[in-house]
Amino acid sequence: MKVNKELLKGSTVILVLSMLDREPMYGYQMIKEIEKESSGVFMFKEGTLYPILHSLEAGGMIESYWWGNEGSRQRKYYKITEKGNSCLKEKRQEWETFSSAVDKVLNKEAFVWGQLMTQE
Amino acid sequence: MKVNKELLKGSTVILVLSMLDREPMYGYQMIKEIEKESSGVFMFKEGTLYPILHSLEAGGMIESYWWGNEGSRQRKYYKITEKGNSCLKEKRQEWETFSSAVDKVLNKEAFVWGQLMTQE
DNA sequence: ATCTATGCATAGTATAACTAGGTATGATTT
DNA sequence: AAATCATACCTAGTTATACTATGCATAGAT
Repeated sequence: MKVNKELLKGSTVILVLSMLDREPMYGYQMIKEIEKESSGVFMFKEGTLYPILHSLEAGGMIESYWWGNEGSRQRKYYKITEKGNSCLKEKRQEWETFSSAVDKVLNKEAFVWGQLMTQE
Repeated sequence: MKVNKELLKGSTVILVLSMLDREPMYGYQMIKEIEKESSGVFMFKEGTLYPILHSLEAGGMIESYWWGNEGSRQRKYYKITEKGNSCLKEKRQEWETFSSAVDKVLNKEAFVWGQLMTQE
């Protein structure tokens, strides 16, 4: 199932940082990985990911280096920095706050029902 | 705690529909209610909410009517329509899919640890 | 009488992901 | 060997959506 792409806004950075927190990866690899991990929910476009990687690097959140076996294709790997790691921690908390708040509003009706049933 | 406003993108409509699914409300009231319900996480600006209400009405998702005690202030109430209700159902499913996918990516590390510990 | 909170509305701005295009390499197919 | 396709990186311009800033009006409080 695809989701409204607008839902993705604001959550791409945390997803990128979270993946690089596990292991260094290169851009194209991240696109394929996150699609697989999310069962096709997240299908990052190159025009989305690469600019994000560049801006994260400019902000000191991640670092890049070219790497590849001799004679084979070189890929640009990114790894998370200390700064990126603490940013990730903040963003995890932020996501928790946000998603809980949405759930609270979406489920208020059910919650009220629960109260009514308890009172019976 | 405030969250990145960009996180909100794509989720405002579902929040609005969800509130109107409980009872008819007027714009200003919704702003105050959702701020209270979400413990200050969602602080809709009027410039955000009113255009959304207008567009939802234009799309047949909600209907409006002026109402107020005689001699007292008139307020523009909105109520959800059948069409709005089925749209809400879809969007609930979409939110579930999206937030689960984010959680899956964010918590993959912990999940892997669990696997490793089981293998020991 | 003035001030503040309430209440509706909209034009213009900022932000972030996408579209659409470009370049290049390695592997597979014909 | 040539053609094709998946891989791999990049960016300028577009689009969608929430926000800023502002205007107008009413009701209650000081």
